Amino acid sequence: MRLSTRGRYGLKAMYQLACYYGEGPIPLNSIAEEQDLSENYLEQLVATLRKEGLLNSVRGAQGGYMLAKPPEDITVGNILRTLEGDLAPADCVIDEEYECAKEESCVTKLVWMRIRDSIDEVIDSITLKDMLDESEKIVTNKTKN
Amino acid sequence: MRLSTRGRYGLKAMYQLACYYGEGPIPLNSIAEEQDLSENYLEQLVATLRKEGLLNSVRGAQGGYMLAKPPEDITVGNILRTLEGDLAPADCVIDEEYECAKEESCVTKLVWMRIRDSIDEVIDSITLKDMLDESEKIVTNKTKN
DNA sequence: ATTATACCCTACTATTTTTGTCAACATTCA
DNA sequence: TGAATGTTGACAAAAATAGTAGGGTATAAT
Repeated sequence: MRLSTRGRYGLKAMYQLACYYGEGPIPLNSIAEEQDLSENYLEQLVATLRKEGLLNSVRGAQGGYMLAKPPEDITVGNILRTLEGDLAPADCVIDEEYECAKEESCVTKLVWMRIRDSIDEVIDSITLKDMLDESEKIVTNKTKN
Repeated sequence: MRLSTRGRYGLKAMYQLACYYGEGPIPLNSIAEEQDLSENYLEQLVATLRKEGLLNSVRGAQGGYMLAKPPEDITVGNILRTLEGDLAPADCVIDEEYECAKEESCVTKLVWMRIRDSIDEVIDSITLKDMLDESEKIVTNKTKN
C-alpha cells in the first residue's frame, strides 16, 4: 500500500517551493536538482498541481513556479489527492456508485472506511507551513548539539 | 494507494472462516464460493496465512482450513501485514536500513510516519471478533425494519 | 530581432506489480 | 484403492508505474 512516486515526489517539490515562498518564481531545474528528481517527470506532476490551482507559473527567462497560496493554506491532503486521487485502501469506499458483489453483508467495507478516515484526518491536518516549522525545529536541535 | 487484492481477498476469507470458528475445518472451495473469489488464487493467500500461524490446515477428505486462534485474538493488522507487508505510504518509514538521499533534512518522512502510525492504530484495534459483532448488528437492524 | 531560458504537451516505452492460471504431487478418509 | 482435499512451484496475461523523448510555445534580457 505505497504511494506512487507521483505523490512522494510531488510533496517533496511542493515543500521545496514552500521554502522559497515569497521569493518569486523558482525554476523547475533547481527544484529537481535540490530534491534529486527527474526534471522531465517533475514537469508532469507540476502541470497537474498547476491545473488544480496549487501552483502559479511564470514563463520565460527568470521564470518558474511558485505556490499559489501561502504555505499555511495548502495541506498535504490537497497535494496528495491532486496527484494520486483519493487515498483509500479499496475502491468501494471512494466511488459512491461502486457496488460490491455482496453489498448487504460486506463487513470488510467498514474496515476500509475506518482506514480511509484515519488517513484523511492526518493528511488534511498537515499544511506546508507545518512542514516548514518541523524543518526549523530539526535544524534548531542540530545547532544546539 | 490501494491495498492489493491479496489483502482485500485475504481479509474476506479470514472473516468467513471466523464465521465458522469452532466448527472444524472448512474446505477452500466453500470459502471461495461464498466470498466470490478464485479458488486457485485464494490458495496462495491461505498458504501465506498458514505459514504465519494464523490458520491451521487439515489435509485429506473432509479437510480444510480453520483459524489457528479465536477471532478475538486475530487482528486486521495481523492479516493485512502477513499478506501485504507493512502498510505504509513510503519505503523509508518501513525499512530501518533504508536511506533517503537527503536524510538529514527529509521533512516528508515525518508525514509518512504519521500516516503509517494512524493506519497502524486502526488495523491493530480491530479484531475478527469485532467484525463478527458488526455483522450481527447489521443483521439485527435489518430484521427490525 | 535574436537568443537563451523555461513552461507545455503528447506520445511512447521499459519495468514492475498485480492477478491470477495450470499442473504435478502429497495426504487423508471412506 | 480412489476421491477429495491440501501443497508447491512455474508460468503468464494485463495493468499500472515510472519515467523518456522531443517538439512546440511563450517570455525576458540583450
